[in-house]
Amino acid sequence: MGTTHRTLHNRVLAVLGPAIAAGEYACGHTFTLSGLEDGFGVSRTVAREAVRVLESMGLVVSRPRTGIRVRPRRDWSVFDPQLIRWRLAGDARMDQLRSLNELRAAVEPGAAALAAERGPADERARLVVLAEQMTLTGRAGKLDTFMDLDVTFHRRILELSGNEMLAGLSDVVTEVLVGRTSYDLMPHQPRPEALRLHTAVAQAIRDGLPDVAEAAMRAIVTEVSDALKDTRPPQG
Amino acid sequence: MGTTHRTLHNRVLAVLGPAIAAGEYACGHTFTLSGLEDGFGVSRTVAREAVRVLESMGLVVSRPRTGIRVRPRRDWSVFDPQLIRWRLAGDARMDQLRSLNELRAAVEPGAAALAAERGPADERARLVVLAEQMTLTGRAGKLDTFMDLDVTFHRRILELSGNEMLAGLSDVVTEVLVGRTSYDLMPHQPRPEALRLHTAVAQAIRDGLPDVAEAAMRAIVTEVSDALKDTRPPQG
DNA sequence: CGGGAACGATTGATAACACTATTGGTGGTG
DNA sequence: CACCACCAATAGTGTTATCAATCGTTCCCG
Repeated sequence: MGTTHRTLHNRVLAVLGPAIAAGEYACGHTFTLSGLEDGFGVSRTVAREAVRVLESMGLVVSRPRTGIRVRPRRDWSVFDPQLIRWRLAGDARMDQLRSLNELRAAVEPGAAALAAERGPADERARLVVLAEQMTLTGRAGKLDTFMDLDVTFHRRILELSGNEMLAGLSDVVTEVLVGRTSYDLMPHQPRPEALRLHTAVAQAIRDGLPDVAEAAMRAIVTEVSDALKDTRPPQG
Repeated sequence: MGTTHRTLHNRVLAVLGPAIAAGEYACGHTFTLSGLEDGFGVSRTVAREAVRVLESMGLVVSRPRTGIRVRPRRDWSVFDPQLIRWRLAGDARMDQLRSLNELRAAVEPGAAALAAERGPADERARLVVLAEQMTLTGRAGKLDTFMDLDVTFHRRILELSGNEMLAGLSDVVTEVLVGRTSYDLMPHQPRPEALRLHTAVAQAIRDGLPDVAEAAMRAIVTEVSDALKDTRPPQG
């Protein structure tokens, strides 16, 4: 658990947040502060602080006389890291992973292009080294170290993009890659084609070729999407 | 102002948030609750609720004996809508707009592909109508209605992608398009090439051609990036 | 039957206080 | 002189009590 349960209101959030995120309380359901006080055995102040956080995430809205009302999903701040964690922890884990993976697939080609355009030269060169290490550990079938390398590879590209928002997605990508491995959605040995493509991306970025980097990265993410599609239930 | 200043802690946030977001308080700067109480003339409870929200956005961390410390920018939840609004309202407006535009450029081609794959047929068809209207109003030089149409066009594609996270970016796209127009970064008459490309995207999505839609959308966003690049100061 | 005034439930805000974690100093000791 | 244990000051954390503001509901009057 990365989340610090140091404070009481965080412990309330750790229960209430996942419950709402999982849809246990339908849109429109209302809580009352006194209900939360009694339910969690905390004081009004603590209950309110928890509500304030939920409110800032767009999960609920608090109004006098009405109470604390669960908002429709489309109003949620789906990029909030805490909300993402809550959903990854719940039953909707696979759905959240698929959403994140699609987002990642959409974003990474563009990020690779930007990295090739404006990343610092030395950092760009180090990507090639990383890709080589990936090839070695991949061929050796060391899946756990391979995953670590894979994570840093993709993280670093997002960071090299020089765009704070793309860089802000690096946790998302990490979550997807780790989740994918821990759910056995990875082949026991990375496909040679995938290894080759990672090297191609790294070299294109190093050589400052945005279009090539973008195309190669797109090849990577579409391959992954196809792999995930197989695990998808027939009726989505 | 969209933000409801209905509550007192929101009014505190409306001052404190933008100030921190603008970098007026460097990373590492610490506040104290009593300082906030005095500075804003509010009770401790209100100050604490404001801090809780800032904390959930990753802007600050609150610890006993240390106070409320401003965190480094890389820890901020840069996708938080409130934070985005604060930065758009401040001096860094142009930087934020550029970040958002790059994000948008990275995301929209992929979103267009997904929309072509799985959007409902009737909705997909309506995109073509929208594109036609854009062409008409664009040629007529009605810039304000054109912007509205442009906004709904791009919003709807993100929503048609069937991915909640991509759909969650529609406000971002709106912000970018509106900001672009209000800052006179648009030509007085939309370029014919841009109009043609919008129609191409719409038709490809309607016809269920992901790759074509993606390529056409990529052409749109790169054109915009080039246009913005010209307005960029020489030394970034 | 419609509009508006009164009611009451519920959040919003303040104050005062006890508790606790953290830190930094201080003094003793090897 | 360096290091460790202890202590005290400091700020956040949590509780309780009380009043104010808000707003959906209800009920009465025209």
